Amino acid sequence: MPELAEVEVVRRNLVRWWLDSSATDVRILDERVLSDTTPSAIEAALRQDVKELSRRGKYLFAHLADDTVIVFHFRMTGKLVLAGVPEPKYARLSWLVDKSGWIVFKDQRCLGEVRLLGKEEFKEYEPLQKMGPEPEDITVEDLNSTCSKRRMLKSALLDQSVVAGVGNIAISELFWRVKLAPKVRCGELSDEDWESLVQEMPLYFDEVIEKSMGDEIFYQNEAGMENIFRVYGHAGESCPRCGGEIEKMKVAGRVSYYCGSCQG
DNA sequence: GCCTATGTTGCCGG
DNA sequence: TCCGGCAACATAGG
Ligand SMILES: [Zn+2]
Repeated sequence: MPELAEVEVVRRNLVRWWLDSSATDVRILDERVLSDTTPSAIEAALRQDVKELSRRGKYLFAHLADDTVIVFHFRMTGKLVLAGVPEPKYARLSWLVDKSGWIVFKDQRCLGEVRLLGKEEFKEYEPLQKMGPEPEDITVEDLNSTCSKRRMLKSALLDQSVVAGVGNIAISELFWRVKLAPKVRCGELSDEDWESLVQEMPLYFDEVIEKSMGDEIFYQNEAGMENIFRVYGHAGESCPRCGGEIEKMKVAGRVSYYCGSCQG
């Protein structure tokens, strides 16, 4: 569940479930999700009031009353959901907020992480220092200075120091919107391509956020979820723009979906 | 058993 | 040095 859009949806849900509140009960179910911290430190942190919930790229931050910060990263399968019980399937860490219910960090593959940072540590947190601009802030000039001509565009955009929050699904969807071939190199884009890319990135993420929010109160995104994407996961089907066949190909280590007729 | 998976990091060879 | 490819992490589902 973890690209910029999904993390932002979680953040907005947490504003409703958790902001200005604290945990009255904490269950640490699998210590492997804790990075550089201890169960007792996390429990003490969760029992404080949350003053702000922020996001940067694919990272989510809960800012606490004493200015320490809980950092969440969901990797491939992590997510935060609201549940009526503390131990639904794949639950690794759960805390009870009286006004909402159990907030549960679920993570099937257990690659995600929860970390605690002091005020100063947060300011110097290396992944934040290195992270590129958010899609809504990035400019063509930014990309021209960070993307070398020889590099494949997919590889550059997946690099979180170039732009924050882009993942493998967004790649297929953005390349389709801008009509770029999956293996295009940065030096092969026209000025118009770069302008279009910079324009489409925030539009794409806003659209996914909107579609993922719905008006459900609870964040449930499991089986039965329809495919909201235009080309990702649609191999063998028709391109919504030109009717050509959607194909897939491994690029930069991951599968890209694309229309063989109208891209590139 | 096979293959796949919305992420990241580190190693290898060109 | 930069780049692409790939294994690794850990786990389950098809
Ligand atoms: Zn097409």
